Amino acid sequence: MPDATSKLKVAAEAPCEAPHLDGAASAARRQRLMTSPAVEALAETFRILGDPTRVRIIDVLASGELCVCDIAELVGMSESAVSHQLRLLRGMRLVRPRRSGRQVYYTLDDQHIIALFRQGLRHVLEERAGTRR
Amino acid sequence: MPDATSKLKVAAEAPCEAPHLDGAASAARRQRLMTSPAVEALAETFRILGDPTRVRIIDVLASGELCVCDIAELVGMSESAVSHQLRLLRGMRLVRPRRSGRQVYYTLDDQHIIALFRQGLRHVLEERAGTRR
DNA sequence: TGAACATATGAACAATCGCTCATATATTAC
DNA sequence: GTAATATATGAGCGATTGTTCATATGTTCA
Repeated sequence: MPDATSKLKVAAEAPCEAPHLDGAASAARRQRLMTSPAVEALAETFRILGDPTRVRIIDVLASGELCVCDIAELVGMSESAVSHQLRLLRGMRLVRPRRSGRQVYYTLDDQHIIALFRQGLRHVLEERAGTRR
Repeated sequence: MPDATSKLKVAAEAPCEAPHLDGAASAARRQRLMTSPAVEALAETFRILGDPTRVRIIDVLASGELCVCDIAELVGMSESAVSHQLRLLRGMRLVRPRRSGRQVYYTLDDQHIIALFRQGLRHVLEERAGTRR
């Protein structure tokens, strides 16, 4: 059962007086809702992916491991900026570091992310191509 | 060809002096990079999805059309806050409005989004379950 | 040891965010 | 027309963001 909104009365959710869901349909609907922790975690994941620099970092890592300075070069940002972003990505377990001498090599730590990118691009491309309606 | 970083010299990307990609591998890698517009568009999409309120809105719409006041009730936010967020989601063509009398009913405007959510949740769940390493 | 290099991190700052509140628009009923 | 309802939007404000710059940490080589 979701817990963020369940403090509200469960039966009728109707501040507007319209052809509404009846109590049963409404309750059924509430039960399908994601739990608060799931909502937070999902939003957090998308939030981390929602920045061009981080998208670029993940993109360059998609074809394999790279050290920080190469990432910085390829994405066209300072090494400091990249390092800060890598920390966030590490925190979300999206990338994983491997030290070798002075450099630290980063890899994608979850192949789901590549699938996520592809799925996201599918939406983006539909946007630009279609413009139906 | 990507255009944001291509102003930099294309051959060697090595401020650090390490066992590096050679020129050929580096060039090949550069060519696989997403274009800047694609990067921006993808990041923008994820950014819009990266907020708990918007995740909740999409979640409640996943089981079908709802008017604004019902959405507000189900996600536990003010109608004004929800309306502001719906505007963003509309702008990204993630939801679509349909007016019927005084109410405006919203639907998901792209089934890709549901797939994106599922894919995102797959990452999130792996996090919580595994904690390997 | 000390200098040079690669990366990480803290502080600071402008820019952006998501909310609230007040107000505007649109529709319905009278 | 006016009043009431449903939604949309602009202004404003505290909170968060992503960068830069300075500094700290960790590694290699002499």
